[in-house]
Amino acid sequence: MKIVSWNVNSVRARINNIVSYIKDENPDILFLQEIKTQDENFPYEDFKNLGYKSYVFGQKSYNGVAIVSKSEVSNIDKKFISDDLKQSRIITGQIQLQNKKIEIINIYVPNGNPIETKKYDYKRNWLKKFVINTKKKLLKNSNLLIAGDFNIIPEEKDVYDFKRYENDALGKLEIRKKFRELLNLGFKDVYRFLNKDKEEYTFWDYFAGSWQKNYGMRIDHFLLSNNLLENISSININKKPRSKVKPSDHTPIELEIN
DNA sequence: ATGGCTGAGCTACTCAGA
Repeated sequence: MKIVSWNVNSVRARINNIVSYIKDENPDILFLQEIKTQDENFPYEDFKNLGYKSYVFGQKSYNGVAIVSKSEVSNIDKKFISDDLKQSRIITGQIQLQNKKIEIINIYVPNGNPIETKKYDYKRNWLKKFVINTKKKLLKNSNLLIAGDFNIIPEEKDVYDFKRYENDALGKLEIRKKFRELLNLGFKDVYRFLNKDKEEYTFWDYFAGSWQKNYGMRIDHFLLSNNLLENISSININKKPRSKVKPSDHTPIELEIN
């Protein structure tokens, strides 16, 4: 089973790229972030024509997440954490993998910049609630898959120039500690688990030729609970979509489990 | 290089992203 996470930076502006990606890569499940649309304007038909069902948690203009899947996803929930600002950033569900019932969690963590503002506090509180509720969920089901745009640079090697980000909401120690806290509940950062020293990125700014210079960062992640590690076949950051015309600034990360 | 793009909403210009 191939599961993909991709911050598409507007599902409607990106639909041609997404359709072309699906035809090339044939994923079973897509976790989309930053769909930037209300539910009623989501391009359900485009996905339906390719054989996918869409589970959408959108909002006007900003944020928004969706799970797009060939098979039915059960127990869809949009209230994994309470969000003070009512932003659409998390959608969860359940899938079956052989004899395991897996809780799947698609997240779009707040950016948090600039620091020392309400935006940063919002990110910190969001992550705090997320860690608490993930811990609770893990007690009920030891098969958890979390993927999405974490807006967290886990380690110094996960960005082209760490010095530029050590006082940024993506790289601050306090934020990286929340990621570490999450792992310590009993998860692996699958990309790093399988690639100890590799330096690949999932995001490159639109400006200043960041893509061409490979000035990027690894902020989109797959976390698997330790109980599911035996099911991993591979993980891959697919850079092709970032090189296309009218790309998202993020590129898909692809997990194969069986 | 604290943004020199890009998108949404809307039709002039802000807000947001990371």
